[in-house]
Amino acid sequence: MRPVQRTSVSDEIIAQITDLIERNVLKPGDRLPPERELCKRFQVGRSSLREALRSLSMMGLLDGRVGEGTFVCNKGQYVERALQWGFLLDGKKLQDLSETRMMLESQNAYLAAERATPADLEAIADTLVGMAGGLADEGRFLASDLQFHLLIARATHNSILYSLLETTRNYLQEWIKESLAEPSLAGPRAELSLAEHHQILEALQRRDAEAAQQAMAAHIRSSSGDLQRTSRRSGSG
Amino acid sequence: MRPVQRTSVSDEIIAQITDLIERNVLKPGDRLPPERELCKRFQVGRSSLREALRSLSMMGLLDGRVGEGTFVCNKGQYVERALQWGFLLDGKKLQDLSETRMMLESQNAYLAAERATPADLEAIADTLVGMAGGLADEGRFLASDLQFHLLIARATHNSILYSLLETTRNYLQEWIKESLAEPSLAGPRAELSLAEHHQILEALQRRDAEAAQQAMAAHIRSSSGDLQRTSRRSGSG
DNA sequence: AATAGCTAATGGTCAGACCATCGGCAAATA
DNA sequence: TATTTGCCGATGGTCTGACCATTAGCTATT
Repeated sequence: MRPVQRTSVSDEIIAQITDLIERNVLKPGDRLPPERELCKRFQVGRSSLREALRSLSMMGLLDGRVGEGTFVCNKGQYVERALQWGFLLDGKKLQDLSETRMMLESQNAYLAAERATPADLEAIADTLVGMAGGLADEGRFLASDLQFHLLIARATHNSILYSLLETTRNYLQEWIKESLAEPSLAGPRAELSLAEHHQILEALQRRDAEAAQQAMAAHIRSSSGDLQRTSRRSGSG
Repeated sequence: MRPVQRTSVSDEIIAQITDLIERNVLKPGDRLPPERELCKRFQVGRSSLREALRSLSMMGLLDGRVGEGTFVCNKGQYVERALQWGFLLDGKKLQDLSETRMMLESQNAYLAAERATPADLEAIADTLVGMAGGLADEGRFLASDLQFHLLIARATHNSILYSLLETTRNYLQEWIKESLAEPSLAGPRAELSLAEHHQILEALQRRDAEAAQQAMAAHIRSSSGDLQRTSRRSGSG
């Protein structure tokens, strides 16, 4: 004998909707039928339906707007919301996350060196221009920095690795921003990052996977060093 | 002028409860007041309250049990959950998954060699006994195999890496089972796996991170080779 | 043609009810 | 006395119907 399967109504709905999104039957931007309509289709009460929708919204899959409807969102925004509540990340988590990121970034660099198309490389190179132009503009600089890493991840043409890096990066973004906002660090850190990005790009262009991996690892190490120092002061959890 | 701040009731409740948990006012294992009681305290309807509680449950913060109450969960796994969701939404290409798994497994082996405690190593060694005893028992063999990999991941003492590997493994488990169910392959594959596990364990015990990483990589490569061959016939999504 | 006002649709919230399950207690049983 | 059985209250899970605030789109007014 084994425990019987007890599945809640909301979970079932969550599973179904998630599945629809996963199979791309529901695409980002699509509008769901009205709640009352969904109730009839799922044959459930509105409470259960709303608990499911609310959970999915919380995870950033859906977005409900009064008077308009409920829409499928581009994933990835839920992290910001989580951080917005002052959610998580004690020191240990931050360290684990940095470690995970290091692994993802360096491995992605390795794979990108082997697989990047000319278009990929061109796009990556473009971010360096934006970065250089944004040395005095924190927002622009950060955006270009993020783009650089994400484009490399995309150049692996492995959607899972890309997605993982994207999420990891989103979590760390707040701390990275904080670190760069530090006046004493901002200038040197930014210029160093730019130089390191150049080295990485060069390795990618040479198709030297090992070198790209090493350069990326060095880059993350040096930047996460600042990160750790910053986070230590700001008092975690 | 800027958009006015419009905060929903549920979000407010989520923020408050999250805050209580973060400040350790609510400790893991604690029981929350009954829903009807919370309604009176928060001055909200039960729907709104439940939408909040459901979302928190979905994030792994709370756990509701009928007839007993709602409890604060032991582990705050916000980040892990989020990463898993990112995972879920991508087209799960077998090749991408294998690649991701390869990276995670080998990196985990590397870190485990550096960090595993004697207890960790002992637990890992135990799985080899189970595996040897399960050569003729597919279920037991698979369980021990899985345990081996998960224990190594746990030995990294990095909860995020552990969680990622666990998720990856879950996705691949079906294919692995299929592969082992292949009569012509089952015997040789199982014995080879056992031997490779021994090599990995040996490297871990020697604290030889590089060797552990290499041995793990070789192990995954050889086993995923069979996997690819199997999946090619059965048609991968 | 532009604006103001109205209406229906929709998500957000509330209140009350019923159900299934669980824990604990008391009565019945051996 | 020790064990089982049956009951009862508490609790989370679900359903229903209602009302509110906001939005989009239409209509009538200017």
